[in-house]
Amino acid sequence: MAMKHDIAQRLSQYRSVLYKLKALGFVRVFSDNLGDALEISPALVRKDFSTFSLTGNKRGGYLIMDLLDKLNRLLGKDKVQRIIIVGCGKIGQALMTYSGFTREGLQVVAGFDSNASVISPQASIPIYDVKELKAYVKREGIRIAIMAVPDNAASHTFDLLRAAEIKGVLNFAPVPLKGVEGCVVRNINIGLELENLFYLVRFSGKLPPQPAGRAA
Amino acid sequence: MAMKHDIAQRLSQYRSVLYKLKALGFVRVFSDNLGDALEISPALVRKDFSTFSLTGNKRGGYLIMDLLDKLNRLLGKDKVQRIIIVGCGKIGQALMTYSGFTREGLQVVAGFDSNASVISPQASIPIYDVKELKAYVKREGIRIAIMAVPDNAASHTFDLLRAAEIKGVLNFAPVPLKGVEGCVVRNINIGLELENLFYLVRFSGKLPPQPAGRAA
DNA sequence: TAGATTGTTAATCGATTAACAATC
DNA sequence: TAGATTGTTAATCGATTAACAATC
Repeated sequence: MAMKHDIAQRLSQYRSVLYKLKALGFVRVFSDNLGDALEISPALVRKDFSTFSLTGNKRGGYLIMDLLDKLNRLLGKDKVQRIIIVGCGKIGQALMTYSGFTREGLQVVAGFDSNASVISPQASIPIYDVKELKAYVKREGIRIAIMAVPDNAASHTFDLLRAAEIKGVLNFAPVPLKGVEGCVVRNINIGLELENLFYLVRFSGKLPPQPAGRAA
Repeated sequence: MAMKHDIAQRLSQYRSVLYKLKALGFVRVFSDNLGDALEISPALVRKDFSTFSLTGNKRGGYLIMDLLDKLNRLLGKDKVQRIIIVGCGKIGQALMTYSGFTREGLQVVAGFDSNASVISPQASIPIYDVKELKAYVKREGIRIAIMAVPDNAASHTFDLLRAAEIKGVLNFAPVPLKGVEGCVVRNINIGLELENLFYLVRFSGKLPPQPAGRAA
């Protein structure tokens, strides 16, 4: 059920750290360094690498360039990764111009909305009527979409995305969607994250799950 | 290291589902129902509840109202939870008016920025100069902040937040921050989530960690 | 060579689940 | 009562780590 959730995440993190090291002029890196950077054990770094056949030298650690080449291939970073944004309200529009994307080889190629007043097919990142979603996705071979629609539109919009045969959805609507056969979903629930933060802060370290009854 | 990450998340999810059931007129709920809703086993539901002394009836399941009362208390939902947003660019401003918050009892009480052109202390949600951050936080007793600053400002801004004795940070900057003693951090890295999605889609189900060498 | 680091195996740890006695 | 569901214990499972032989 958990779906090897975490190792893929770590691959991206390795990649990100390796680019920083490379920019600093480093050539080699040791599992200890990467462990420190990601706050995991060096053994796990080596295990991950070994899982994906990323090999090093028994004495000289790993070659940064070599790791990056292989990680990029593994993560599909040899091509630009195109995404669309469905729902172009404030959050959707903010994401359209999010600077973090280009640097990562991600490109927002179009937006979709049902509200006529935000549609603008001539913009540098065009925004189309959501009616055109399916045709566009098929024509352009889009696989991944960000969903940034309000609450009450979430489930309907998700149906549209599935009808368009989108393969993965990053969902910002505050309604968790369940993945289905053929379509992976990642839910980003900001409210829930904040709640969690309040919880962690309140009990940081101490006594949350009262070990056992006594003392109301 | 993992910090009971997940159980707190689940408490919020239970809460959210329970409200929906209540709205539908339900009075009781069984661990089976909640397991289905969160896609976890009923045994885990019961375990979670038992961990927090949320009790049910051997035959009649759990009383929704009773669970909600206790969860709300546990999650600090008996008061409004105030947050500030540091960095009022597009993402920051989009979050300021995010509708998901009010419904969750979360209130954005102020924004902070260093860019004079966005400062507006008279707005309904005032935006102040970041210089006033520390005094404001102390005066108002703010504990949680959302950080939505660009990449290159992230680490400096985090220092400011720590100096202001903020206890928890939800970080949207594409630079993962490490939590420190006295300040919990949750990183939301949108680029990384997308990368992960591309990865999952490419290998959905099949062959990612080539089980063992052979067949290049 | 002596020293350091990988790659891998076996041990550990924690979270999840199965199972079932208690009981409504 | 017979049936259903909780609360909890013991078993399972998977992920992480410790440890170390191989070797550069």
